[in-house]
Amino acid sequence: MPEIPDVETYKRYFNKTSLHQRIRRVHVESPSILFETSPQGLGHALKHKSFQSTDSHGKYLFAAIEDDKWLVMHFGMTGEIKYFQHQKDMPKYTRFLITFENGCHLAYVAPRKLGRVGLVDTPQSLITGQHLGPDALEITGEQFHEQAMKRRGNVKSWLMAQSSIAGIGNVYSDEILFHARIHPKRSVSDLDEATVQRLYKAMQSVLKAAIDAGADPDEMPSSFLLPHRNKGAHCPVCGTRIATVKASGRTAWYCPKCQT
DNA sequence: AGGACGCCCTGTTCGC
DNA sequence: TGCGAACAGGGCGTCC
Repeated sequence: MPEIPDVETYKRYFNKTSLHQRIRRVHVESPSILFETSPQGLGHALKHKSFQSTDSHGKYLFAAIEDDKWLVMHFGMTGEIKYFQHQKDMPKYTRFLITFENGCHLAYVAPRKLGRVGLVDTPQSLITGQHLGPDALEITGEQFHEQAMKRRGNVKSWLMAQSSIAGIGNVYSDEILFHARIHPKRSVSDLDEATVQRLYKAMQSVLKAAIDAGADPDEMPSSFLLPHRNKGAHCPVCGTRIATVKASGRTAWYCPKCQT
């Protein structure tokens, strides 16, 4: 689901398709997805402007509107963006549509309407307002260790807590814990320094590899757990049947032999 | 503080 | 085979 690797991939896609083009029209198909703005507000902010640059923090993607605020997009669990030319190629479940002067369109697509689109003064104002922790790719080893010292509860919940570390969700927390060989329900306070260090390194390498793969599970290294997150699958390392356990109301997939 | 739970959403999968 | 229940999970609010 849209976590850091997906958002990074969307950012690159946005940069490739949608920067420095004048916006002709804005259409909000589903106003319920709007965050602190209205269809009129969004239209007013975007019409006849262009996007200058992009930024991201955790699961949020930002696009700078020339001489103005930032468009912010969050993708919930099923959101994506799609650039297309012909009306017939408009994706199903398009909730928000930008039409550029060149006749091409950028669609914000969200089948389950769990994502949000809005306007913010700066990325930082959103980060502050939503109480987001440091981005998982920017958090330093020191910050990571400091959090581990203070944090109570299980390790998977920690990795997924956006106020602690921004950008990791259910899928990649499983992947990171798999590579670090840590059981998802292990208590954070139970991890020694070397294990915290291993977890930090696994977080960085997993996220980077996933970004290199364009967040496409089919393109990821064969050592990844991601393609095996289903019933009856086996561990890509030792062949043991993959197990599940609930953590923070989400299903964690893990290898009962590799992860302790 | 953190976890369990319900809710929002809707397409897909599961189980009887 | 068919239908409703359960599930998928990001984030939020509530309760404990």
